[in-house]
Formats: sequence, C-alpha cells, structure tokens
Amino acid sequence: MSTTRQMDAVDAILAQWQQERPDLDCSPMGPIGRIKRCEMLLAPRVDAAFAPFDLVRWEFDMLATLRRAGAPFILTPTQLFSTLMVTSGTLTHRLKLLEKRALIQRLPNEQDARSMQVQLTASGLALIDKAVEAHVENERQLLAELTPETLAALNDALSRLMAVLEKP
Amino acid sequence: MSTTRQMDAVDAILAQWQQERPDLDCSPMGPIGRIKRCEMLLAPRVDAAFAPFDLVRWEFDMLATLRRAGAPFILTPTQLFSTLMVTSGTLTHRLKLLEKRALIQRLPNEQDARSMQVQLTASGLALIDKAVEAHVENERQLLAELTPETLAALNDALSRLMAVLEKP
DNA sequence: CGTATATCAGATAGACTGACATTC
DNA sequence: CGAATGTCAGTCAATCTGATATAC
Repeated sequence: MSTTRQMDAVDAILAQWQQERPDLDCSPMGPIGRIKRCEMLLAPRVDAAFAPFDLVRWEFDMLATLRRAGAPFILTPTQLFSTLMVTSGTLTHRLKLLEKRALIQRLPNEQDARSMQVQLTASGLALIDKAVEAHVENERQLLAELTPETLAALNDALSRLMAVLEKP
Repeated sequence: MSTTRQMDAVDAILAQWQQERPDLDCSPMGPIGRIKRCEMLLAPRVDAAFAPFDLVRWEFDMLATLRRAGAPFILTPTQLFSTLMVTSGTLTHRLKLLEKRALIQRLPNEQDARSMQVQLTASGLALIDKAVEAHVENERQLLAELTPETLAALNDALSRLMAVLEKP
C-alpha cells in the first residue's frame, strides 16, 4: 500500500498563488512545474555520468543514436538532426567536433551524392558502449528509492502526456 | 477504468537498446527519458503564452516570484537567485534588463546597507497579473485531454521523485 | 578580520538563421 | 527547374566564473 506524499516545492508555490490570487485555479501548474523541476534536478546528475568519458550530453546523445541504429552504425545527417531535434546547421557543427575527436567519420553516400554517411569509428563505438553502461547504472541509482509502482505510474502518465503533446 | 497506453518514442528507443545491448537493463531510461522529452515538448508551448506580453520564461519567472511574495512585492537579490536557481551574477544581469523596462525597481535596504530591495513596479504588477492568467489557462489547455486520475498520478509520482532528488 | 551581498567584465557553450553549392 | 541535402559564417541569447567593492 502506498504512502501519502509529502509537501514539495511546487505545493508551496501553489499555496502562495492561492493566497495571492484566489480567483485563479492554478492547479495546472502542478504537473508542468514538477516536470520542469525534475528535469532541472536530474540534468546535472545525469551529466555527471558522462563526464568521466569526456562527453557532454549532446555528444552522448549523438553517439548513442548511432549506436542504437545497429551495425554498421551509420545514419545520415538528416536522420540525425531529425532524431536529435536540432537544426541542420547545428548538426553540421556537432559533426565537426566529433570528427575532430575521431569518434565519428563522414563517408560519401554511394546512392546519393548529395548525402553523407555518418559512422561511428571503432573508438567511438568502444566509448559509447562503456558510457551507456555507466549512464544506465547512474539512472538506476537515481531512481532506486522509488517503488516499482511509482515508476510504472510515472511511465504511464508521462507517456500519455507525450501522446497529447506529440499530436499533429 | 483506465486504458492501456500506446507505444511512444521512448519505448522505441528502449526496444533498440534491447536489440543492440540485450545484456543491459535499460529500463531506468524510461522515466528519465520521458521527463526530458515532456519538458522539451512543453517548453515552446509554455513559452508561447508569454510572448503576447513580451516576456520570455526567465522574465515571467522573476516577476511571478515577486508577485507570489505578496504585497509590497519585494525580495532581495539573494532570495531571488536562490529561488530561481541561478548564480548571483546572472541575477544581476537579469535585474538590469527588467529595470530598464521599468517592470522592477531596486531600492536600498534600510536595515542592511549591503543589501537591496527588488520591487515590482505598478506596471510590472499589472503585467504579471495578466500574464499569469494567460499562462495558467494555456497550461490548462495543454493538459485538458488527460484524465483527473492521470494528472493525480503524475503529480504524485513526480513529487516523490522530487523528494528523492532534493535530499541533502 | 572573515563573511555576506551585490555587481561587473569577460569567457563560455550552445543554438539558430540565412545564404550557398551541389545533386536529385 | 524546383526540392532536398549538407555546409558555413555570423549572430544571438543565456549562463557562469572570478575579481571587486562595500558593509556587516
């Protein structure tokens, strides 16, 4: 059986609004404020797991996207910037930085000379395989105190919200 | 009774990892990935409600923090940067920008000459009172399709996570 | 004297825009 | 020719760091 949750920082903000603007129903601030706050609290602790590998988050995300694609670990720049939700110009800049570190390489696309093949190098593959292990273990520890039921509820509710927000 | 949720983008990523790294249990990526993704999807739609008032998010947050404090709508810079989770240097810069627009004013602190009083001006108060109405209404619409049960579950689970992450 | 408060200039890191060349 | 692909230079908005002045 589940316990009652404690007051949190967002409850305090809602109470202030209730005091100051009793004419407004500020309850929608609850879920949205908590998502923002959880994201802000999580970010530095997630990033901490990347640091030992000399990676920042966008670098991890790019390498992980290529890794998840499976052998031969190749995607086009267009596939990458669509997945990573950045502009093409931003992606070009990022590719240059990772190429300089020899974590990826750019190969011509035989089928379409406009396009490129972005591929993990051997060292990029080795690095991301180690980094993702540390990353998942770190995430596991961050969530360790939550019950399986809470985690399931979190997944379920966030997924429903994503469905609403991703609609055309 | 609640329906089963659909596959979402994070499920797809987890399936890829399961395919590529079956040795890893990547399930902790679920909740953390969904929080990040919801935040990214929400951000532009929340910001859109500020735009008609010529406010960006940090400006709204600063004015709202002063507004919530109640009359006479005064806080010190230290209180503000602690609440807003930015450095003191960042806060000074922000104060300058809002002061230039006459939305806040800086007054000397009689009790402690090191300190300052940051106060909403009359126009700052009028602006934030209008903006918060639009903001809450916008948030309400963003969440409108979720059931009260889902929203309650979201609040509960996120609050428990916040409690873990905010621990000393 | 050591601490707290606020400020400032400079550095940093990240992202976007718009023009462009190339190829389909 | 119009659309798609990728690149690049320049710009932008936001933040932090570390030094500084003042007051407790």
